[in-house]
Amino acid sequence: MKAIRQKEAADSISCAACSLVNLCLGKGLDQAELDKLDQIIDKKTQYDNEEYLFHSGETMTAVYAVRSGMVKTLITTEGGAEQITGFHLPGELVGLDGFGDDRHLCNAVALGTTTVCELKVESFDWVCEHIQGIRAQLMRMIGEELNHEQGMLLALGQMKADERLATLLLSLSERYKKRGFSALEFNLPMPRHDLANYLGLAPETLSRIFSKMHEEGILDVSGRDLRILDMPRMRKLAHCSQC
Amino acid sequence: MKAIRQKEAADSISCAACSLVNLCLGKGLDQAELDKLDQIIDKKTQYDNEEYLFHSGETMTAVYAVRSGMVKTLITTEGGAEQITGFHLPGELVGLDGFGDDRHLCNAVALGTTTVCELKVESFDWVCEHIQGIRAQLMRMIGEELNHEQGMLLALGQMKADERLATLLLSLSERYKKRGFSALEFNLPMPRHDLANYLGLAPETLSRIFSKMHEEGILDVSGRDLRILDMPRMRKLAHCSQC
DNA sequence: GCGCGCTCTTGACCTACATCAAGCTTTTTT
DNA sequence: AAAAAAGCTTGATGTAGGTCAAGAGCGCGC
Repeated sequence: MKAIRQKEAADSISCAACSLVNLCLGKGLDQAELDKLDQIIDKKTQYDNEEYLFHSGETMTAVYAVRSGMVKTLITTEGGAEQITGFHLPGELVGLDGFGDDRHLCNAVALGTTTVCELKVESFDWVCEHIQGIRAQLMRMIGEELNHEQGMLLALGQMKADERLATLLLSLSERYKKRGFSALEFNLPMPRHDLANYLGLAPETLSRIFSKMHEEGILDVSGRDLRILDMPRMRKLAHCSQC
Repeated sequence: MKAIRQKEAADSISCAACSLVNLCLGKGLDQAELDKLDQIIDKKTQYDNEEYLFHSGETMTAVYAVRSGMVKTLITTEGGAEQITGFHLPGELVGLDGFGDDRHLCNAVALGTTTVCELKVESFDWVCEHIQGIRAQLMRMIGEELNHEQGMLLALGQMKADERLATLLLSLSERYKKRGFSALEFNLPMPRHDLANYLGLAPETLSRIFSKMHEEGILDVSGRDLRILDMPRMRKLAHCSQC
């Protein structure tokens, strides 16, 4: 089957050798701790574009760390409405929502070809008990996730459409930069539709704002390729001097 | 000083004897574990209405479990905009956002006279390492918090004003019920202004929706006292058959 | 190479909600 | 108890952004 073939483990790279180690669960670990983590992690399962890592309602089996590509998480209502709740970059965790009652509330979907490392729930508690460094880093990552979602609540609750987009672009810019990519020039792996949904806007509105930012010389847009031309103005729009 | 007087510890009740134990960190613990938790928790610090538990930017010193009353958390922008990110009922945790970088991102403010139990950060890691039951319950509570925030993203991103209010009222109803209070009749400890802010609406809009729900026989409203008259319709509004 | 189906953009119009403004009710202060 | 200040509701009006509709660009299979 297609799905099964795709999920064959790719060649393993140890956490110690992984370029993302300082953004991921392995941050701050000594060699012995990293070795233990390596033994427990299932590395680099690959997913195609739009392929699901897990669905809402499924029993949680693992926590996922994005290795390459991107993962979006989304929730739905009975009415068929859908809200994208996050875009997850390499080094970020996906699936923590399942801890609430052992079932995932959200769906996780690959955006473009994506590889992830899995930490099985069976191992999770053992790791938390025995590896202090991972426990600490996990709490840090959970805190960041909570902070990020609160920032989105602020965006959706209080900001205008252009401010919301600026907030998202700055967040992506910053996160790409941390990963060694350009903070000013990057590619969006998701369609406008997804961006608009994430920002609580209609795709048409989002498109108009892209155009407006382009006219005003804040942003170069060519399809999904972006270049931020005027960072100060972008920051001003997002009401965020530090980010 | 006033603030200091208020923060004198009230009479201690053990976690084992606390009526909230099955909603709080102590859920599922055996007697020995509960005893340890008791030794570590600082019990029942009291706050007045509008008094801050902590401010944004302050170093995290503890995680707080609401014991009585209510706590709202909110974040602000440079521009002075403010978004309430949560209303926290007895048994719920406040302050997890501080794990991101040891500083709180949000502010936590008492709504009405409120008492909280504190678990100091210095003790936190020890507890997580040595008391499996607390570690498990903590992860459960974190998962619930993440789920709840994702639900709010859905509300703010996709729902109409009346649907957002219905969602909030059902959430409160359910949570009061879990605490042994009526699911249909309860009192809101916060002003309309706060509710509106939380829902991303103007206070005037919120007021109009309360009036409309009243006219339609869905809700009895008298100031901050509410009674849900037509639960099925309320659920329908919230697009949420289970909640 | 050509047609088909996406994705994205732009325009015209409309509506849900914000804003502004006034009065009313409840609480707090003196 | 009176006065002042909050909090809440209701009405009138304005607007940001949604919806509907029509292309335009672009990749893809045949």
